[in-house]
Formats: sequence, C-alpha cells, structure tokens
Amino acid sequence: MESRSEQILNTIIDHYIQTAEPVGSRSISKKLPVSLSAATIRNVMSDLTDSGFLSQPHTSAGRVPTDLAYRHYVDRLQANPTPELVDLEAEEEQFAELAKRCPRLEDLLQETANELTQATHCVGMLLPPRSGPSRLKKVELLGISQTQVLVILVTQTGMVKNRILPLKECPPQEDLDKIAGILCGQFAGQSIEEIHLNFLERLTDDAKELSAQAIRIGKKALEIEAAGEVYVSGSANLCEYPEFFDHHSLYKVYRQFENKEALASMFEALTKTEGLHVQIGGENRAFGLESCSVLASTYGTQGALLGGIALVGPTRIDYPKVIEAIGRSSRKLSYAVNHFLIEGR
Amino acid sequence: MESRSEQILNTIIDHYIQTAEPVGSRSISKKLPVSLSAATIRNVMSDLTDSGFLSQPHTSAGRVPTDLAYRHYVDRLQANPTPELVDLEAEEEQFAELAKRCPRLEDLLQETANELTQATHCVGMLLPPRSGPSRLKKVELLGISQTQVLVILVTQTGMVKNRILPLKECPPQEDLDKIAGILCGQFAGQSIEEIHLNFLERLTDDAKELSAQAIRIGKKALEIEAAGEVYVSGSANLCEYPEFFDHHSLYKVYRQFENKEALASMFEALTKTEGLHVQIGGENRAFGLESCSVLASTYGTQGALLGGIALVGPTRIDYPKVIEAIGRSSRKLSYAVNHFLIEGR
DNA sequence: TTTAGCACTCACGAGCGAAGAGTGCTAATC
DNA sequence: GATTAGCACTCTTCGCTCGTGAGTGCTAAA
Repeated sequence: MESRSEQILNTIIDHYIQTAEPVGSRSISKKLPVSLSAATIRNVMSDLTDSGFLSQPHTSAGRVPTDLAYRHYVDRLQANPTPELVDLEAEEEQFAELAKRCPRLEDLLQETANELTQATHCVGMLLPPRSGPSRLKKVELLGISQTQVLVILVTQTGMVKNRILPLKECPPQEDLDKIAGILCGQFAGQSIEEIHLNFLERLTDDAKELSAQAIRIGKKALEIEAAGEVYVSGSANLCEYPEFFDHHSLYKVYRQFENKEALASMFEALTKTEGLHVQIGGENRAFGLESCSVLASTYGTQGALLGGIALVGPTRIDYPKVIEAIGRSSRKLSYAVNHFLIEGR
Repeated sequence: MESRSEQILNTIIDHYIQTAEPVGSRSISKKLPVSLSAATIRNVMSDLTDSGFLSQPHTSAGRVPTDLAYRHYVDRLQANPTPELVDLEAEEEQFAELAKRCPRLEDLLQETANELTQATHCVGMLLPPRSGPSRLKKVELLGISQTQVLVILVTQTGMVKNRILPLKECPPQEDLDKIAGILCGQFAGQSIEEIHLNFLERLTDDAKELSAQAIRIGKKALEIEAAGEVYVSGSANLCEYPEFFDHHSLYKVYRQFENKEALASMFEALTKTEGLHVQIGGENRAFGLESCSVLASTYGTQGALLGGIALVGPTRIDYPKVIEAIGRSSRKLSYAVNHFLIEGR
C-alpha cells in the first residue's frame, strides 16, 4: 500500500470518526494537505474500495471505512505512537489525591473506571486484579452451620475474599481454628496461586496433626474463586452514538453487557499479555460485540496484582484519544496497585 | 366515580397495556362484557378525559391512560387482590432447589433478581439486606500498613463486611487482636446496629484494659457502612419497549440507573414500610424516573435481615402480572433470608 | 498521471391526495 | 333521560411523485 492512498485512507477515517457520515471525495480533497482534485481522490477511493478498506452504503453515497481500514489505522497508530506529553509528576500527584479519597482499592478502581468513561464517552469495564498472585496474610475458618464453613482469605494488599464451603459435617470451631492457624503459619506471605498448586507438597511437617478431612478443608479453603466480577460503568453512553440509535442493535449490545461469562472470557483473551490491545468490530464476534471496538489494557505487573481495564464503543471510535486515555488510566491503576502493595506489605 | 365508567377505564388500561397504541371507542365496545355502543363509550371516555384519567395524543386519535388512571387501576388491584393460587409447598421446594445451587446468600439474591427480570421483561433492582439488624459473630482487626487497619465483620448469617480504617498510627497486631477479642467477647450475638448505638454504655467492665485509641478503633470498627450497593439486572430489557425506542428518553433512564445515590434513596423511600409499593410515572420524579413505574417490595422481616427488591418498567407495565411476580420473588427471598438465619444461628 | 467535465444514480425531503381510524355532535330511539 | 345511529370533521399515516443535491464512474484532454 503506497503512502498516498494510505494518507487518503487515514483522512477519510479521521473525517468519518468526527461526522459519522459517509465521506465524499470533495471533502477529502479540501482536507488533504497536498492539493489533489476530487477526481484523483475518487480513483484512489475506488481502489481502496476494491481492496476492502472502504465500503459504500449505496452506489451514489460516500465511502465508509471498513473494519479492515480501522485495523490499518490502529496498527499505524501503535507503530508510530505520538510522543505523549506525559507529565509523570502531575499524574503522580493526581493519583495521590485520588488515593486519599478512596481508602479501599476497590473504590479506587471503580472511581478510575468512572472517570475514564466520562472522558471517553465509552462504556468502561474493569476486571479487578486477580487475587491469585497476591500474598496470603490470614486465613479464617468459621463454622456457620452444621454443614457450612465460611472461609475468609485476607491478602497482604488488604483484599478480603470469602466463600462458603459446603461440608458433610462441620468440625467444631476449635478444630477449624487449629486448621486455620496451621494454614496461616505455613503459607502466610506466599502467593495464593502457588500455595494452591502445590498444596500437598508444601504441607508436610505439621500434616500429621491434621485429619484427612482437615486437609481437604484446607485445600478447598485456598481455592481461588472463579474469575472475578466485571464492573461495567457508563453503559448509558452508548445511547449517544448514531450507530446505536436503532434500538435493536443497542439491545444486542446491552444483552452482552449482562452476559458476565462473555465479558470474563473477553478479558481473559485481552489480558493474556501485558499492554494495550485493540479489537475492532468483527474481531469481537466471539464475545457478541461485532458492532463495537474494544480497547483493553492490563494494569499492575505480572506476578503482582494483574487486572484489566477496557473501553467499549462503536467501531467509529476516536482511537487516538481513547488510546491515550486508557493508557493514562492504566498507569494510574498501576500506581494504585503498587501503592497498595507497598503500603500493604 | 360510578362503576361503569370505572369498568370502561380498566378495560382501556388493559387494552393499552397489551398494545401500547391509543385505544379507540369501538375496540372497547367490542371488548366489554356488557353490550354498549361505541357512541356511549365515547361519551364516557370524554368524561374520563375531563377528569384527567385519559389523554389524547392528538384530537382525532384514541385515548391513552394517564398516570392518574394507572394509580386508580393499581389501587383497585391492591384493594381487591386476586385470590392468588399460591402453591406454598411447590414454592418451598423450588426454593430448596435454588438454595442448593447458591451457597452464598449474595448469589441467591442475584439469581432470584435475574429470574424475576427474565419473567417480567423489566429491569430488576436488588437491595441486599442491611447488615445492621443481623447479629455479630466475629470481629477481626488486621493492620495492613502503618496507617491502616482492615476491619472484618462477620455476621451470624455468614455475611462478611470489610472496610479499611485510616489511623494516625496503627497499634501492633497483638493489641489489635486484643481489641478484637474484647469486642467479640462482649458483643457477639448482639445486633450490630444496637451495639453501635450504645457502644460506650455497653463497654464497661473490660474497658479499663483498653486505651482511648483502642476504644476509638473499636467504635469505628462497628460502624455500619453506608447503604449497600444496589444490584441492577436486565437493563437491556427496556430497549424492547416502544416507549423507549426514542434514544433520548432511553439515555435519561439509563443515566439514572448508574446514579447509585438516586437508586439508594429510591430504595430508602420504598422500603420504609414492609410490603409492596407501586410508584407510577411522575411519582418517581424525585429519582429521575418519571417515565417509568417502579414496583418495590421488601423481603425478610423487620428486625432480621430486611432488604428490598424492585422492578422498573414503562408506566404501561402489566401490573397484575408484575405484582404477582414480585410477590413470589419477595416470598422466595424471605424464605432465603430465614433459611440463612436459621442455618447460621 | 492528473484533472476537468459530464452523465448517471440514488437517498432525502417536500408536497399531495386517498385511506382510515377516531372523534364530537345531533337527532332519533327505547 | 340514557342510549344509539348517523354524519361531518379532524388528523395521522402511507404511498406516490418529483425536484434537489451529493456523490459516483467514465472519458477525454492536459
């Protein structure tokens, strides 16, 4: 793809992102820095249509970028990132301000997601950091009925996870306390994930004190619960986009937003590797969001708390702006997670 | 208001609920059990319009019920409740099934809300039971940094609440354990609300052991956190209703659904007294939902866990059906809460 | 290779008229 | 006096036509 047609394509995309209307050759001719007649642009546009970068709603209308065009546009954007004017000091200050307002990590995460959706007019999604890699601080076992034990795990970052374990018969509270004590003594300071993987191997020296049932309870207690909740914010924003004025397409998207399994699997796919991931239109078919673009970024660091943040909008999203915004938020969240890690040590 | 015009009004409402189209005199004449000509119906409809029960989109169109009409309709519905064919045994069985699937109270609540939204095509809202009235089982204090204490409260119903307490200086863990131990010893089995109200009076005999700071921590630890999260489910359902095809009205409503403060204050207003509450159209202006009807019911019992469940739909909602559905759900949730109370004792 | 010119296409909006649903009023009927 | 039939009237809706204009594709000249 030679440079001139690429330039024209990008101009078309920019224009379409602003107006949401099919773009004609004349408006591009006026907008281009080099002087080219509308006829020339038309020839190029015709070629671009043939190669699948543009499409026409009808024969005599202007052109609309296809998913492929956006793909190209975003790839170029990511290959030549604009030198971001990041004022790290100012950011850190802002963050300190935020951290003061939100004593709990969860609140801070939500607050950040809310800010992001307001700034971008997209729908924000937040995957809280997985507790797996964070280190155990305390285990508590409480019998709450003849057949149920309440397990409370506290991590060194101050996260509290709890679930109820169904049992055939619940041992007396003293035994539960003893099991919890042994688990704590042996595993505090280790990552929950690791403990769980090698539970039996690690549990050797004090194991004789424990009955088979106790070992079973201990092992179950440390099971990491299913992938966390996805927090969705700003879903009303989608109503503003002309591409979703049609209530049926809106319905389809909103349905997906309630399909927590789909969202979780989306995040799983998008946070496999660190950094920013952009998925455009049809690339999201697996998650039922083929009319949307999804931009996702990880935050935190591998091995520590790793979470994900994503923005969902129409494919005609303002990629440069949104990419910058999500970058800033992801830095903010990384600060936050580190902050809580250090403070929580 | 004499009986005949009331009958006609109710028939109009029923018809409008089904079709969402202005109702004409002829269709009512055909639908009424007694035989009346369209002209007669017209006279009555004209009177009803004068007294504010009906309105006309334009002069030559049929009539549409006003909020006042729905108010009448619902009041009559609640005054003469249809003898519900409630098969309590079957319900209890269904509930047992559900309880088996959802070991945690929270999951059960959400699952029930989801079922309800699917059955009614409304938006469901759930206010989890307030923890205030439930009895304390355990208090845990964990220092997680130089200036922060993590407070974990466990109730006898197996609810775990946690928050981080900012402090000038965090005492050593042994002191925290001691404080927690004393709190537990003195207050276990009492309702959190009560403890908090009379904290100082109740804390006498062991108080000498505690420093001023410890007492302050203890008091703060038992503070009931702000009104809980409201869980919203099925918001996509609104897209299906013709009254929300206009994207702007949809936007307004969805905005409100994200305004958690408004929702919380709505629940506060609607769960002040036990039982079912119906708020129609303009009656919801304070919560920004003047284009909707809200049906809310409490569940659980005063003094135990009291929560709320609500359905939001267009004012043209199928009141009889939805009232029955919410009644069933509220019974189910009350079972659940009792179940968890008894099991958790 | 680029550009000017031109014929052609097609959505969009305005304007118009017929159809139809529904009303309000009046006069006749029970 | 209530009810009803009849009728004129209103107003939306739908389909139709037609002009407009944005935009295209093609061709021939620069």
